[in-house]
Amino acid sequence: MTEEKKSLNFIEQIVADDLAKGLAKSSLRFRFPPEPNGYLHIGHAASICLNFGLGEQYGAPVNLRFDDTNPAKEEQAYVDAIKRDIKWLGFHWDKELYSSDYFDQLYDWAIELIKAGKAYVDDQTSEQIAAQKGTPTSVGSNSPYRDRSVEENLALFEQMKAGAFAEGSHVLRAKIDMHSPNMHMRDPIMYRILNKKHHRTGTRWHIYPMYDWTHGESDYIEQVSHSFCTLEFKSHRELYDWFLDQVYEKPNIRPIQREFARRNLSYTVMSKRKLLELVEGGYVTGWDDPRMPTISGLRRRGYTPNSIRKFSEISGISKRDNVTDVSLLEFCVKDDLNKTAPRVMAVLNPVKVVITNYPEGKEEWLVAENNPEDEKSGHRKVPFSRELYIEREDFREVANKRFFRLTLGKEVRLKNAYIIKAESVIKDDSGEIIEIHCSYDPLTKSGSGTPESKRKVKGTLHWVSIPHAIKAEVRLYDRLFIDEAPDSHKDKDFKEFINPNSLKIIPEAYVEPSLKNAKPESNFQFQRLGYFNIDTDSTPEKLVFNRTVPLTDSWAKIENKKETPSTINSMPMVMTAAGKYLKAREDEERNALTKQLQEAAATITLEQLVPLLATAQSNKEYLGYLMTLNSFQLSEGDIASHKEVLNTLLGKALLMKNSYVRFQAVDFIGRNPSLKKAHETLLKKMAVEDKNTHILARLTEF
RNA sequence: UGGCCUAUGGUGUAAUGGUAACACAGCGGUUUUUGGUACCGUCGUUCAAGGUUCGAGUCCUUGUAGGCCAACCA
Repeated sequence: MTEEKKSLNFIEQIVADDLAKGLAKSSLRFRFPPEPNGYLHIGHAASICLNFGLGEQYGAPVNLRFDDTNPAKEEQAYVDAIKRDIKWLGFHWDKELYSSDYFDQLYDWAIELIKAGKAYVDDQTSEQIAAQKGTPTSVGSNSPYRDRSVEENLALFEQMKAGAFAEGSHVLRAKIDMHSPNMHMRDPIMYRILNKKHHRTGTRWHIYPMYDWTHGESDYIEQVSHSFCTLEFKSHRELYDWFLDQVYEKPNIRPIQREFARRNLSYTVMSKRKLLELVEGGYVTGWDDPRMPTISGLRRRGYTPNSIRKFSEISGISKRDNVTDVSLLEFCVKDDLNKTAPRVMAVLNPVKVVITNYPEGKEEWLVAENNPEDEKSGHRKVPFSRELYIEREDFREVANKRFFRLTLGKEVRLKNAYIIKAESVIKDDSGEIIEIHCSYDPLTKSGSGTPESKRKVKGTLHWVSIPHAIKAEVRLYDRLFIDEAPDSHKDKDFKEFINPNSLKIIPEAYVEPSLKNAKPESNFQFQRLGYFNIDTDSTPEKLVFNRTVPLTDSWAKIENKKETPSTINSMPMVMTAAGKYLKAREDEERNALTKQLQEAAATITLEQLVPLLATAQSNKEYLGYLMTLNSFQLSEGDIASHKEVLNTLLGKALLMKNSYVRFQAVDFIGRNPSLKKAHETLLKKMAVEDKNTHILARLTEF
C-alpha cells in the first residue's frame, strides 16, 4: 500500500533527515517553552502545532517547559492561562516543567565554568559593560575584571548568591571572545542579581540565570532532541552550542536548535509587549477580548480548536517574513462551523411584519432543520404567529430586479414557514417604516408537500415571532486595526491604526426561543447573518452573543458595484494584451501587442477607466491601465479633474519592480508635464539610480 | 562600516537538478427554502545579471531588496 506522499516543511525534513542518519526514533523529544509573561497568541499556535504535531506524528513526548528565569515579569496567572489554552487546543504534554527547576544544577555548572577559567564576575555597571561590548560593526574590548583569579571569582559569586550585593552591582559572565562578530559571544552575562520574589522559588535565590545560559542547558537536562525557536534567535545558536560544549557528556542526546519564521497576521499585532500595551491601555477589555489575536481571545470570539489547528497546518512553516491574510483564518473557522454549528434564526435590526390574513392569537410550531450539512443534527420547532420581525435591510418599498428580498407587491419565502406578499407599509411621522403589512398563502407551508409549497420564490428571509422572541445583546466585532500591518510603519505608533469601530453593540436583538438555555461558548449560525457564539458574559437572564465571523456576503458585492459600470467590454482584452506583453521576449511581439491593446483601449473612456485605477494590484493591471492612459489624448482639464487618482497610480507605479510598468508611468508623466511636480524627487532619483536604459532615455527627454 | 538569514501569483506555502503546483483572496457561472454551503470555470508566479548543466525556482558568482544582531528581556 503506498501512502500519498505529503511534502514536509523544512523543520519536519530536519527531523526526518536526523532519523535517516541514525537517530533512534525513541530518542525523539520536543518541547514548547513559553515565558509566562503574557498570553499565548495565534503566532504561538504555529510553534505549538509544530512541536506537538511532531510529537503526535512520531509518538514522541513533548514537554511543556516554562522559561521562568525573570521573576520581574512572570506570574502564576500566565502559567495557568497558557496551560488552559494548550489543553483547549487539544494537545497533551508529557511533563510540565520549569526552568526554575534547574536553578541548582545550573548553579553547579556555573561553578565548574568558573573553576575552568571560563566565567568571571564583573563589577561594572550595565552601561560600562554595554560600552565595552562594541557594536555590530565594531569589536568590543575586555573588561578590567576579566582576568580575576578563580578564587576571587568563586568568593564573589558565592556572595552574589547569598544576597550580599545590590541589584546591578555584579554579574557573572562567560569568558568567550570580545572580538567575535557575533555580539552574543562577547562575554555574555550568565547571571544577574535580582532581589525579586519568584513565582515558584520564592525568595530563595538572589541571582537568576539569563536566557542563553538556561535554555540550552534545560533542553539538555530534559534530553530534548530538537529545540525549535523563531528566527530572531538564530544568532544565539552559536552561544547555545558553546554553553552545551561546556557540559555535554557522551552518550547523552545533544539538543540542536533550529529556527523558523514567526507567523504574522494581517490587521493585527503579534508581540506580547504590544498586546500588553493594548490591555493595560484599556484599548481592549483584557487578554481574552474577542478582538485580540490571543488564543483566549479567539476562543471567546467563537473560534474552534479545529479551526486554529487547521489554520496552522495550511499556513505552513518557512524562514521568510510573512503576513498571512486574516481571511485565511476566517476561512478556517467558517469551514469548521459550517459543518458543526446549528442553524438558528435571529433578527439584529428588526422591522415589524404583520400577516394581515393570519388569525389573531394563533400560533404554530414549524419544523426547522438544525444543520443541512449534518444529517444527524436533526430538527427543532420554531414558533410562528401573526406578528414577526424581519431585518430592516430585507425590505424595500421599491427595488430593482437584482434585489430579490421583500418589496411591495412581491413574494418571498419565510424560511421554514410560508410565502408572503407585501401589501402596504405604515410609517411614522419622520417617514420611517414601522410596520409592513403582508398577506400569506396558507397552502405554501414549508414541508407540507403541497404543489403551492413547492413554488419557486427567489428570496428567502429569516424571521422571529414577536411574542415568542427572546431579547439578547449581540456584539459585532470587526478587525482591531485598519491597517494591514499596523506595526510596520517606522514613524508611527501602531495604536494610531486602531479601528474605532472594532466593536458595535446591539443591545436589543431578537432570537428564537430555542436559544434560551444555550451554554457559554456554544456556536451557532444565525441564518443569513454569520456565525455567533455565546459570550462568557452571558447569563440565563440576559443572553450575550459575539459575532465570530459574518457569512460570505455576495449580495453586498452586487449591491456595492457601481450601478453604471456601462460594461467596459474591451477591458479584458486590454488586460490580456498587457499580460502577454509582460511575458513577451521580442520587441516585435511587444509592438504587436501594443497595437492590439491600443485598439481595444480606443473604446474605453477616461471616465470608465478612472474608477478602476485605484484597484490596480498586479504588474499586469498597472501596465494595462498605464498603457491605456498612454493611448489617450488627454487635455489639461482631464488631468486636472483626476489629478489625485492619477498621482496615486503613478506614485505606486514608479516604485514597481517591473521596468515596463515604470517606463509607462514615466512616459505618461512625460506626455502630461503638469503631473511632473508631484513626482519630482522620485523622478530625479530614478534618473540616477534606475537600471533600465529605456527609462533613463525617456527621463532625459523632459 | 561587520556578521547572519530570506527572496516563487494580491497573500500563505509546494515543487528534495527533470512539465512551476496547492490553498486563501479576486472574478464569472451552476445548484440552492440561508444572496450561506457545495460544484464548475477563470485570473495570476520563480528579485536581477552572469555562470555550471542536455536540463536551474533549486547549484555557483556578483548585485539588489527586506529582515535579525549592540536588554543585567525571552
